[in-house]
Amino acid sequence: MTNLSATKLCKCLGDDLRLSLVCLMDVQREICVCDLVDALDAPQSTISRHLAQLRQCELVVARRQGTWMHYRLNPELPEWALTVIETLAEPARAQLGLRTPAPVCC
Amino acid sequence: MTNLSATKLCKCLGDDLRLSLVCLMDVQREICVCDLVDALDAPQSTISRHLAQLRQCELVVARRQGTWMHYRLNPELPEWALTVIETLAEPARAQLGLRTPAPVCC
DNA sequence: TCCGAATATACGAATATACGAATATAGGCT
DNA sequence: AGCCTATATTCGTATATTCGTATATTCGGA
Repeated sequence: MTNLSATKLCKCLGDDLRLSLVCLMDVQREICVCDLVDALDAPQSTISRHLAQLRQCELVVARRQGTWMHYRLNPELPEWALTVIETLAEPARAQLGLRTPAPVCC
Repeated sequence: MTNLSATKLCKCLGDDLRLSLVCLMDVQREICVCDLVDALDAPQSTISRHLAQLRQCELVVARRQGTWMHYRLNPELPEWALTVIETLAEPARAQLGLRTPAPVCC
């Protein structure tokens, strides 16, 4: 059970890059940072910074496998949060022009 | 049909005061500014500024009745936006301690 | 233990956002 | 016209957010 609030969730999703990250995690169960960097083209440090923010809000969790980090939505997300994410995913993908990436690495 | 994007919606809802405003409009069909000022206790100028922002994003629409302004959710909101708002409304009300106000004025 | 690859963090600058106080506008009434 | 009430906007300031660059960390393999 996370202590995520509605406002915090929205703040997290209220940024193109973070919303993209969450959308990509919504499709694939797990995705590693290099694939995220590859899919959205933004510098690695920017991606990493936003991932840290999502982690801190407990929206996502990370699993280390060797040098790689695999991210996925926090499985303990309250139901309303999941509903919001799933509702936003489709329009967001269209609006942000997200291609579902074939996992390149890992 | 609005040109609201997923990111913009979240940015609007990613603030305690704006989320409160939207929640109050979700319960009551229409609500006037003085009741909003009364319900959330924030200065009138702050409320008004946030309402302007919600209007500009086309999340809400206003109807003037004499000196009063009545606000309500934009009836042309895309379905996904409505779903998000309705999903958030319950947890947000609890988290933000929103009392459903008996309409005082009007 | 040293190196390279993957990822994270620190730092400073630019920009955005939020707020309170004061002022402006708009409508109803006399 | 003049005044009152409801709401909106402006302005200055404080704070938060974002970004790029540079550097640090962490792990696996030679």
